[in-house]
Amino acid sequence: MRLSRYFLPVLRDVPKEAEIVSHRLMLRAGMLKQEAAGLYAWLPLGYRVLRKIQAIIEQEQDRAGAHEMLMPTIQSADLWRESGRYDAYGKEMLRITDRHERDMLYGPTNEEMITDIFRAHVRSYKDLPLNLYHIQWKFRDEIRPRFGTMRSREFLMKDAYSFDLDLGRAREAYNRMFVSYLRTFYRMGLTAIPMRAETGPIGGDLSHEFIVLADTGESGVFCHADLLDKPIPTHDVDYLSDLQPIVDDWTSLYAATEDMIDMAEFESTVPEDKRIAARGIEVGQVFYFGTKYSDPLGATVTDDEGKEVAVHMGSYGIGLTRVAPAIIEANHDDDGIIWPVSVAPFEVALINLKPGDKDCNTANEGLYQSLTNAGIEVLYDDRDLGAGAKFATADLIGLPYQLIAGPRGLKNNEVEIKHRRTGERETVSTDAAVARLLALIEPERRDKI
RNA sequence: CGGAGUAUAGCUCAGCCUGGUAGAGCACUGGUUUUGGGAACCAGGGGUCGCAAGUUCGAAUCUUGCUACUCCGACCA
Repeated sequence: MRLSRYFLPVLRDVPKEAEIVSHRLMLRAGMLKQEAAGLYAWLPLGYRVLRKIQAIIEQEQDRAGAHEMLMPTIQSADLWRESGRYDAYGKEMLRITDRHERDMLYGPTNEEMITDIFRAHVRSYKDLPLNLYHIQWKFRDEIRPRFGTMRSREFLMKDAYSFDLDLGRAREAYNRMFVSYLRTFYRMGLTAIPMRAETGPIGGDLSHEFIVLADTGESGVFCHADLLDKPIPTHDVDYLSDLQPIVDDWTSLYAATEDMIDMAEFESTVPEDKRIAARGIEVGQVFYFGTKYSDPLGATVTDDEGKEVAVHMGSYGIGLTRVAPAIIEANHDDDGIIWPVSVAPFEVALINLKPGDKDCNTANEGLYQSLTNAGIEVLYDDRDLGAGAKFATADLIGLPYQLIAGPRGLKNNEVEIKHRRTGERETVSTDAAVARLLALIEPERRDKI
């Protein structure tokens, strides 16, 4: 992509409405534009990040045996009356009336609808287990939206729903999602720790929140330090096998949010030098809620004895529009964002230091083509601006590597690679630059781990 | 919903106290010179001062009402 033709409205000043660093950086880097309280437009650079996050989630969900679909944003109130939640949900639910005066709502979640789909088509235990998910915009009319897309009213969420014959099998479904979440967040460059959590208004008795430690996090969290560098299950993990040992391994070390913390247990099971008390951002949640919806909505299957039983369900959410700022909270410095390669909007910023110079242009155009041909996503800064402005933009938008090509180096057939995270610079020959970048980037894509 | 604040150019802000016909920096347009960390100079364009009512000869400025946005709290992927 040529920056001269791209839409990247970076801001030099800090927008006054933004308080926390991720919100400020998302606005300054031209990723977002606020349209109203808790409502944001995702500009091209931001949307690319959202798509990267989405792709990783889809790959890992599919791998774990879930099937992607898409449900509407608008739902009929009738379904919610059946489950009893139409009255219970309160003002957070945006209620809408259509032209025929029918009560509708903008979905804050989809348990009712997915259960309705299930009951319409599934009759036998032989069709289980089943896990269906979608990635769709939701709306919750928060009393006070804040922190940009970290807590917006409209938000993009992946929600998966599992259906099983009994608690034991539901637990297996839960475990599959648990393991897939470990991999999903790791691939995004996040260290997300599963913590015991309250099940909230949705109910249930088995639940973990996946928490990213960050000073700006909304919840207080307590955990064992060893959880921070625990190895993640690899891509060859067999989702058909018994995953309980992996889940047990992860849940054997103490980790709980402030709502669930048992101080006595925390202090007795975690050595003092391993105790972490910090703040965290919840990026995902898995929970089992049994027959809470299948009972009232009549989602039953016939078991192997010919008996009708309500299915045991679980649901598994990831807030995509929250993950993006969470990644920034965990990856930035004074100059701007530092994207992990796997979610970076582009992998390389190619910086042409002197667009007016014919030789310099020729060299840069060649590098641009070579990078593109090598399958590297490159944003080519071909704008007619001073070097300082280009460096500042590149640092701000946080592409993992900068390839800097100017007359001074090109005279000796040399270009410079800057590592955004470390600030490290290496000089390489023009011919070797693409291969060197590919060698750096390839493993960091985390798509084969 | 309770508490606190803000609203003036695309952005960040000054002007308001003490009323007199609107400013700066950045950004933008044209030109010249520049070019390895947000370049310099010259010349320009751009504002119903959030909205409405009131006081006044006169309101960005004072009064009242409304709206939007932000922060703290309760609530939440």
